Amino acid sequence: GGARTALFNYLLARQSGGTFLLRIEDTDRARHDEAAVAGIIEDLRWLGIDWDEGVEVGGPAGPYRQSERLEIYSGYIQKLLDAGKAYFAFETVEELDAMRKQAQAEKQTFRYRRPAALPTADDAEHARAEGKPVLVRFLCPERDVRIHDEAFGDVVMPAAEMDDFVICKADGWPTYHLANVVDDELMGVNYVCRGQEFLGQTWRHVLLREALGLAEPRYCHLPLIMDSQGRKLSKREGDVDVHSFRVHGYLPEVLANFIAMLGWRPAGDREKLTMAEMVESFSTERIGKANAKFDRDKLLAFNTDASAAASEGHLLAAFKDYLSLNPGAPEPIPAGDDELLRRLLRINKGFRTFADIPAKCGVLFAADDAFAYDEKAVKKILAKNDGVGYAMLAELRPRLAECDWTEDTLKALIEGVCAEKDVSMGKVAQPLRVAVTGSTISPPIYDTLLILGREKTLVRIDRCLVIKG
RNA sequence: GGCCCCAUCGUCUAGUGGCCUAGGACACCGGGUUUUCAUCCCGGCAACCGGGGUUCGAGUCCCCGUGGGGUCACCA
Repeated sequence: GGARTALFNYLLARQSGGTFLLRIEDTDRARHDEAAVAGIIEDLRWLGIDWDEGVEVGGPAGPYRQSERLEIYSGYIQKLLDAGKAYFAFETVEELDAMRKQAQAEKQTFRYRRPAALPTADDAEHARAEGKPVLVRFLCPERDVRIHDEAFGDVVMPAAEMDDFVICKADGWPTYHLANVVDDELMGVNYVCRGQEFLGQTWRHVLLREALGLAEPRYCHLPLIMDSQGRKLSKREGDVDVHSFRVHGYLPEVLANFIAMLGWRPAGDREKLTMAEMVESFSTERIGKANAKFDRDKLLAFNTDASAAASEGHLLAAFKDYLSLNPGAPEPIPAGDDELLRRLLRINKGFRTFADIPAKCGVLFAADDAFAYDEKAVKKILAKNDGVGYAMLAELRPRLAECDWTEDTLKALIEGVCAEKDVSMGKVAQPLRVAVTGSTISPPIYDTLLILGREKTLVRIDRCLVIKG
């Protein structure tokens, strides 16, 4: 499942002293994308989720990739076949599609029609020889199935809605349902927590387990997360694109906290929680039933607050992760200079995501002759009123050229000019800001000058004065 | 369409029959602080989907309606 599902499973396991395991369900060999798996694993770790057992960490019930467990599944499928609880089928995808279309045209629910005489292993051989697809279907008992779900309560699936679903595909690989049930048994999974889209399909798992003589796990289905239009988030996962938030400069603990609030909440008004607090207060009883829309604005606000509250050391590590994922965009910030990065973090206090920092400060690291001057800023701050801003620059230029380059001396210089000319701070700082950054938006003026250094500051002022023509 | 599930401010939600003239957070609107932007502070707007029951009393329980979502794959 997605990140939120993983997180809830993690919280559940941690809080109950259980084992959290991560298994890769890659039985669809055609669609499988190994790179995507590596990405998911990395992003899960980034989110602060780790697992006791499973892929990469190993464990007693491995391997933990379903693609490495084919024989196991085949054994179970054979068991079902031998017991007369499953049978072969040979329809092609096209034939099945045609049957579905016809059912639809007749306004009937399509259910696979079980043949009066079930095909035998010999029939399967012949079909194979003729080049027909051979798959295995589960022989579905004709009765209602009751599922007890810890979030939704008791749900009954009427027998009339169920049919003989496929458990083994024509390529020999098991379907999700079969593999999932078998692995949960073999890996000791006794708690299944997943998205609500599976609730209406859980009858398959219940029946399959029963046919195989396996014990029932506890079930807990989660309300879905919808996008801002109210549609299910992303085609398959129905969950949050963790990587994209990471790349856009969000803090992992914030994302984890925020997605946990989608469908769950501790008692009372609290909604800002650390991972440890979530582990402590998590309970399936407080999982909601209504789908939730993903509100990016609120996430942003969470991130802003958390960034303001986080320690510099923590921010530094996260900022480096951000920079490593955004090399050179939009302007290259030297990622190796810890002192500089700390300074950027400090002077950008109040930033919403890390992306705000290069957006505001990137120009400081651009080439002196390449950054753009914002037309409106130049007009308003420099050219207006007979070029009073330009005049201020000309006034400042020689003084800056011989000023000591420290915050105190620069402050004294600029405040001195303010007093001398009897003007407000803005009348001095703004022209300077526009001259050296090209815009009215930058970090505080002294920090801007200090990071640039005297030489670059003067070069930029000169360039600005030249452009004026 | 059949089946399943759901329903409190625009959004995430608190609320488990009286503590609700419905609370918090985000967004929004207004004001303030700040040399710019952002941050920050103060204030405001704003909801129990509709209709029937049950009850002394319903946002809370039941039924119907309406609306939304999910699912009906050789995908997971």
